[in-house]
Amino acid sequence: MKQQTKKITRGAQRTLSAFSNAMSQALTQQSFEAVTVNNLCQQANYPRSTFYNYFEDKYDLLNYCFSLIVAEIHLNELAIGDEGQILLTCFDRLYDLIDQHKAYVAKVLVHNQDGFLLAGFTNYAQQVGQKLLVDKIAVVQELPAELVVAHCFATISMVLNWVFVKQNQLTKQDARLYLVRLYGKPGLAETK
Amino acid sequence: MKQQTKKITRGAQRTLSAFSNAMSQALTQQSFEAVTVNNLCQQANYPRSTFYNYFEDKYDLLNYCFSLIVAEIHLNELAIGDEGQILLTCFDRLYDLIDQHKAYVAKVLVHNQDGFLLAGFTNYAQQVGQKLLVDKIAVVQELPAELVVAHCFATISMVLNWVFVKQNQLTKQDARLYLVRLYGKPGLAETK
DNA sequence: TCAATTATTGGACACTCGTACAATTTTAAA
DNA sequence: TTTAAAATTGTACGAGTGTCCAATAATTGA
Repeated sequence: MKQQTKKITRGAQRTLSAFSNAMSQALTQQSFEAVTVNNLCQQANYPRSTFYNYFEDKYDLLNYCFSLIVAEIHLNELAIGDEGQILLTCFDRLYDLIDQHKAYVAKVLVHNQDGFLLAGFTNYAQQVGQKLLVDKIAVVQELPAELVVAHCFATISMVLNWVFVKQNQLTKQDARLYLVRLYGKPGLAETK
Repeated sequence: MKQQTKKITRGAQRTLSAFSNAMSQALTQQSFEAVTVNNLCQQANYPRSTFYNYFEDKYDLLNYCFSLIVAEIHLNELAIGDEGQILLTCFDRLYDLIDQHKAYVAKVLVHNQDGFLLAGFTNYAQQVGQKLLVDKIAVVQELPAELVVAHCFATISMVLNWVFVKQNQLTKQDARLYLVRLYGKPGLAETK
């Protein structure tokens, strides 16, 4: 997004929403790769100039979309805690979020099976998590907090990918079990 | 690569090498994003048509470059073993490989700091590893082998990123220690 | 309210992309 | 060596990209 600094007027908000909706809609009909800026402008009913007024390119818009979604899971309200708590809490919230929008996600995955979108999304979530958690997290072993958070999100991403993209039928309980086993730290209990 | 099936004649080999060299060279001068097919053709002294004869696009060429590099570490010669052995062996080989080409890597990283290249590379390595290891790996806990291998490579990638991209000064021994701690499985010894 | 500042829009530009196809060169077989 | 088949190359095309700038519209403060 080009205008982090400026205040967002009502008109600007309308424009941002129009484009993010256009992207969301476009992704149910074609792969992200196939989406063009022209597409989005047509869908959103704004000229190209306006698009480039707000966004660098379609990746930038995608990131904005991600930010809207990530905002929904309130990572900033995470309690201070140890690795395990944070791992499981983040996982739960992301899992529930995707699960809630199951129908939409299914439509998107028809044209986007390669995991690029989920990778991008969890990468975004990781960056947000990074900032919020690095100072909070209580690391069990002597490791840089940054590395631990990154690994935490990578592992979550892996399990979410296994469940939602590769579509292995798993209950949430089982998914959690996989997560904890993969993560492997002996200190973490395997049940809630 | 478009011509997996056909035999590679000497002429074709010359062309492939010319383009992969062109890519390698281009990456020391600009970001991958900035590299254009025209660039590569100019550098390699071949017409665009020839480029598209051999490759889908620049990503395809990049993958070919990766395949050349990955071939150097002989993943296919990996002994059958448990998770820990495979984790450490793969890590060692990738670490050594990058370390050997330290000077080149440094040049590339000047214009490619975002980790995209390393991510792509380890992703490629993972895919190769996936195929070779899924049937070999002895999984400690009840988890799909596919998931374990993916997690294994993701963790390796994370530490390599920490050392080589984020440029934290670490001895190989320490890097290995980080790897094992991150990976966290209690069964793995922390020393060689 | 009206002017001044700021934002949005339309159009043009130079560029890249990937494809298609005909002309040419290379390769391999007879 | 000659010829038929296959691969390579030149050229042109439609479509997309991102930038720039001037004209137009919208906000805001005086």
